[in-house]
Amino acid sequence: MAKRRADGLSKEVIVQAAAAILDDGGEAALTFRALTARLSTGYGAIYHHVANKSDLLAAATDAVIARVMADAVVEDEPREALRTVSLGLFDAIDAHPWVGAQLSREPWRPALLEVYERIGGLLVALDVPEQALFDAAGALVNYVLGVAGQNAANARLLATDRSAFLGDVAAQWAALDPERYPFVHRAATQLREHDDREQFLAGVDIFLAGIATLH
Amino acid sequence: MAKRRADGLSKEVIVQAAAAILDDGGEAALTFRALTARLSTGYGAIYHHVANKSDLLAAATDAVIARVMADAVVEDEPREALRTVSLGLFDAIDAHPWVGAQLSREPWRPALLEVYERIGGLLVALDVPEQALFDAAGALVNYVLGVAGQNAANARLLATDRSAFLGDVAAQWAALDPERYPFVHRAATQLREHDDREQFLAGVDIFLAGIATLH
DNA sequence: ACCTGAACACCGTTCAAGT
DNA sequence: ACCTGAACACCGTTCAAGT
Repeated sequence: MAKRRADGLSKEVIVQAAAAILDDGGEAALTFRALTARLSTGYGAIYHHVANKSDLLAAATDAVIARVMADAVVEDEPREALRTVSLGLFDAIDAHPWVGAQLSREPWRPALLEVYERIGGLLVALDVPEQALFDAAGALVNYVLGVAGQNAANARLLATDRSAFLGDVAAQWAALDPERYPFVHRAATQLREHDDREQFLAGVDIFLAGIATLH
Repeated sequence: MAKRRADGLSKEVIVQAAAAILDDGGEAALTFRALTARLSTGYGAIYHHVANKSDLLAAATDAVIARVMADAVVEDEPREALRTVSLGLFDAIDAHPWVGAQLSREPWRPALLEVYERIGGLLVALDVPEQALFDAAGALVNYVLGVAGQNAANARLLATDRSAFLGDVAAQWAALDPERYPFVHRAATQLREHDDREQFLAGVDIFLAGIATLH
């Protein structure tokens, strides 16, 4: 009765539409009703290509990560390459916050294979000894995904007015009793000015410095 | 008509009941219907003490983190104390996986104040220089919460049969083309045997080693 | 094989009414 | 002030029926 799609549906078309909805309105906006409306189709058509909502989210996440890894330029210097790959993941998750949430829910996605391979290979190039290699790779990947996810959640929370929100938190921190909370009290100033991306990179550098001591 | 509670309700009672439901059945199990049943009350009674479901989850999370920090014994040696606090958080999030998910959704919780204060103070005791102090604290807290959250998601996924699942993933990894995926191919053996808790601690140690180079 | 859309079994949240 | 529970506006998912 209603206008029907001329072209056939495919999992890829559905996944791209889902990603667009997620980017526009966040996780809450992705409903099968919104998806059928956007694709001018019915529920069954979608379920014919996708097992369920969880499968859809997973596929959309894989697509984003796969693109990041494909786009990441290869550099010679392993330390610099590690920073570049890390930043690429950080920025992608910042741009698509739902990816961060999804990865912290389902950490064993095929897309992460590429991430492990790249980062592991670069650690090998850094001469990390065999017995520490897998711990180092696991820790670094976890750091990158964990911090990027946290940052993305943050960014979403602060989307409306970042500086006002951080200003509030900083004011609360500054108002704390300096006897009881000396560190947080001092940190209040830094909080207002700090750059998430720079702090992320600083963390990567600390990590790489720690890895360098493993020889 | 139905049996009514003899004692009055309070936010604390509600939060504890919510935590118990979350521990028993995971995030999907926490519904207002399950909560009213457990507390022998109505929806309005709960909404009288709690703003909404998000508020409830946040309060339950704060309660768990607050207890970890209260229980964590103070040690003299700062490096050892940092490991102890980190492990305490890791174990708590492992025991209450929903805490990890919640913290990655709302990272600015009051309970984290204690975490930052403790970890920041210990970094000061380690003579981390002023200008690197806040980056180091932020990175370490993020690492701990990020990895613990990932691990908890994992644990939930693997709840039914951990070794079978890891065995499957390891088999898939081992079956990969060693030319295309040399690192992951090699990592397959390690994956089957690795201990999440030990790998987490290894990451903390790498971090602390990196921080030691900041002098 | 692929698609449609009414229907089902859930949700969180509200609110008039009770004590 | 505190509590009750029917009702509302949503969900994801199913499935008989269509092409």
